Amino acid sequence: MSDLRETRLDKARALEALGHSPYALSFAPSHRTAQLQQAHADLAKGEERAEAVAVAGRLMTRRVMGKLAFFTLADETGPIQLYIDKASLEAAHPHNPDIFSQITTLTDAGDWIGVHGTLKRTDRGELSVKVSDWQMLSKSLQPLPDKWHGLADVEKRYRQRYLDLIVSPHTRETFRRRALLVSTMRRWLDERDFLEIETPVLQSQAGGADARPFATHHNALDLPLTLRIATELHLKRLVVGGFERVYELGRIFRNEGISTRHNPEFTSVEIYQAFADYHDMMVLTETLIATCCQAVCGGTVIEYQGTSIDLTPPWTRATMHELVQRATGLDFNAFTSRAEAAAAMQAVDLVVPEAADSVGRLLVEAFEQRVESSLIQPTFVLDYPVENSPLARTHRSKPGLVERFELFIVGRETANAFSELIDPLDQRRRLEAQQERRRAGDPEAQTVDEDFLHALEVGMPPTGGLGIGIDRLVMLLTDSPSIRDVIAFPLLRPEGRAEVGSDAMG
RNA sequence: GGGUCGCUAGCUCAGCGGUAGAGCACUCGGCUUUUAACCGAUUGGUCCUGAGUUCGAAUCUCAGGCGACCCA
Repeated sequence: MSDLRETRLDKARALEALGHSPYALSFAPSHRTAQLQQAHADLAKGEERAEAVAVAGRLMTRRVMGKLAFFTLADETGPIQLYIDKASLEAAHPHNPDIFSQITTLTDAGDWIGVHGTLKRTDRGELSVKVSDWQMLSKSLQPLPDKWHGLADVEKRYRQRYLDLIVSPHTRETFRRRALLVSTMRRWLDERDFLEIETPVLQSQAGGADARPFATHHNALDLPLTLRIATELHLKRLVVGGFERVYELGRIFRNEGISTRHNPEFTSVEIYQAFADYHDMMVLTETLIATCCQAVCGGTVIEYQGTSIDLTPPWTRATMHELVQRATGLDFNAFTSRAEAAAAMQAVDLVVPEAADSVGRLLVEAFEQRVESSLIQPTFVLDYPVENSPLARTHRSKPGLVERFELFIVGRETANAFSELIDPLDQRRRLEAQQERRRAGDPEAQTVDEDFLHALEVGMPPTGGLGIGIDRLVMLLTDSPSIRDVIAFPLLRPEGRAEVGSDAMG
């Protein structure tokens, strides 16, 4: 039984009885509140200004004292106070002597209302709209969260994001910054002749990354399909088709665990530039991210969870071998067998997983265990083992490695790029090796995409490719500790409630 | 997958084996310069769910649900 809701419904009915719908069709504001605050900053305390204005927004607080009331009305740009004086409101409505008690008793915090009035700065210095008329725009039937604790329940903040947005300016700011980052990135790419082309989300063969896909089904074709785990293989087909600079900024789906850094659906941008290599992509990466940071944060030195991060280019470049050697003393170039590498790792207390079946995979293990989390300032980690990078070109001078970098910031992988593998025969061998691992039981190993290989045989120019995790970048630029803070509606388990599913139906 | 913590009124929380509590919100009364308005009165509960221990469970135990954080 919800008394609060019933009380508010009674007020909605009372409005209807007075001939006013609790759900208006429209309203025409003359200003946004921030405009008024700015335009009348010069109005002195206690002064009035006879300019007629109309504002609309959500009622946030109400303070009624006898024959005078102060409400706070907030629109998207911020709050403004309403000054509601019984005598002058009644004077404006000679045929409705109840208008003051109507506005004070039929409204609640949370209602959307529109008001007409003039401007007044109160004796206490608060710019206010002195109300001459009001209209209910939308009656709220549910109470707002606690007016000064806000939404402390983290779960509710994610499940009912609309409440979080109403009461948390910081949350609103996070999503504004996210939108600004994305639009800045698109503009930057568009200005440099990169073409955004949408590639399929539904695919019969998910490829382009080591990840498990979501499975779905197309009824009319009776066709099993998966959601994409990357945009890579289709964007490369577009490069084969002659688009020399392409990108796609969009949603990726990976059927994996949930953590403060992982959401099953997330946003990436993949960028491909013909005739470029991974060195070019490093410059592109640091320039692009620094540009976005400047736009979103107003500078390239920012604070993340109490640590100063300097995103001013150029950023540190170091090979994975160098970094691992610096952190562990182990020179992986010197190892000639897995057994030798494994023994050396155990000697310095590194874990040696069964699945890491080569010197290269052990190198990556050592990197993840001892280096990754220490890369706080932006760092390009270069030259990965060929086994882990089936779509990257073999290194021009270092056997067993590929021309690949990953970008780490605050210990998190934030971007990944290659000199792309364009040799169709080498690509076939690499994908077949992946397929072999898959048969051996690795569910994340890639498959052989024959049409992609055919496209490479038609001929792909030398190309640099780059992927950036947008969510992690937004986390960085909004000082957010969890990916859920930067995704408006993160995936959560459905809330437990009375089952009305197939069981109950028998 | 493992560990730790949490779940009590609409919101924020206290209570930790002996009658279910506070502040705010809501309702009513008062109040023409408030902005966490104030003063007074009232109302409001599946203490996450289930089982167990006990004379007695919000409290202890076990299982489950949901979440947060840490680890893999």
